[in-house]
Amino acid sequence: MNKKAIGYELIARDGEARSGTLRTRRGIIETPVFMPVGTLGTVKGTRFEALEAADLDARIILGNTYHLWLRPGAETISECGGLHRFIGWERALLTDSGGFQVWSLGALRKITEEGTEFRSHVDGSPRFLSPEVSMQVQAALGSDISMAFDECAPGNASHEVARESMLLTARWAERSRSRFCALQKEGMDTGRFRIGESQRSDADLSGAQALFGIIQGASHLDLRRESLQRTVEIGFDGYAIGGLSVGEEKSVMYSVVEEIAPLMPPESPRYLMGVGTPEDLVECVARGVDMFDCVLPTRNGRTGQAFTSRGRLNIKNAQWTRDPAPLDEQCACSVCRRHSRAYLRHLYMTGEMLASILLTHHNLAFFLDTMRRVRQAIRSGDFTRFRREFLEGVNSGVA
RNA sequence: GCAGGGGUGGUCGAGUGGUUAAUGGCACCGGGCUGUAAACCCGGCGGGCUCACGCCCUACGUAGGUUCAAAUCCUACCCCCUGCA
Repeated sequence: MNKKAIGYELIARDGEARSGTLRTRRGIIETPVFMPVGTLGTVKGTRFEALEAADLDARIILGNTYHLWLRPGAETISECGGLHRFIGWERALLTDSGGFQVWSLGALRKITEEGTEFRSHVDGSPRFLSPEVSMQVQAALGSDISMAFDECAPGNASHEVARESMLLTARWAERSRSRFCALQKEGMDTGRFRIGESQRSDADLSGAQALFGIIQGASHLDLRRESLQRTVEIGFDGYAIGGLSVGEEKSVMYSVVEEIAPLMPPESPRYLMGVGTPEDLVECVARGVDMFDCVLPTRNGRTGQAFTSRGRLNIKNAQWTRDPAPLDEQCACSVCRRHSRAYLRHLYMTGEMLASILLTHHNLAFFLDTMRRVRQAIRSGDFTRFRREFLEGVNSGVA
């Protein structure tokens, strides 16, 4: 019997929205799920205890191949027992392949068929990242879900440019899969459970790392469909939509998701990479997506913006100077239970690091709780109403 | 008392006759952030009028003066700092 790396069981559907259970070698993840981003082996501004606490209860977080490869290096992490052991996190980890950095570090890299030449943003030294290198690094990190190495084209890429990029991504996907399988056979995956070790997920899983393929094609629906077909033909444990929220119109993002998500294999998890705002999450769940990640809750928290059930709140604004209310009256997180807007503003204005920590915590709580409520609504067949009321709320405006 | 140095917009501090409502930092006000080159970046920041180009006031300790023109030069006064008595 051929055991799989992950299991996905659908529990309920409501329109295109679906809710299920994603089982990994490091725990069970209820979907739809939001995955906090932990690029450098830390969800910035957050302790792991907080991520595990009941008001967050994050089941899976991200790490980044490119960044961890530069510092501290794959070998270092491997020698430290893999990324889980290195950072002290026993729940699930997903690593991005570095494909996004091909886009975001645009000025510092050159793309060839073979791979991508980067100039390190840390010290300027030349680095070469390819599907093979990315797979090797991700095996050394030992993440539970790894991502194929893709090329993320700009959101406004022309059909011609987007097609070339999509085809390159498809060839890289093939190479990613091939190298991934070899590395698994060679036992390079530091996150693998050995015989005799307790595995927290069910016994029908293989204990191996999972690999997701990524669909590209910018805003062109025909390319997106072709990319989906090519990616599914190669065969992955799950499928991701990449290359969105990279400068295109929001309506474009929604129409791509609306077109593609329902065509993705229903028996596999569907991951929309890098998205998004709370509204985006709900809207894309409604279009059939199961998994999300985004830096917004952490980055915007650090830079003074809170997400609430009544929209965004800029803690820097003078109007909160004496406001005794919590960030969000409807939020049950430990920050909202304890601290006022006035205090949080004071912390931010005085440059105290606790401001970033507390705002980050609240934002993560809001994102994760929103997904909890999304799951509940889908499972109780009440998603349509939830969606309407949620969007009304976030558009109503704070204060 | 004598000798030096100095008083500039919320604040610190440039500027030492004309393109100066006055560089810059900070503070303050506002905006942005979507697989993290981000505890970051961008804008505003004397007052009034105008949709806008722009116009008008008020300002460089105080009061006079020189000059076409003064934060910048001269005189007097007030205050602060340092040294000597």
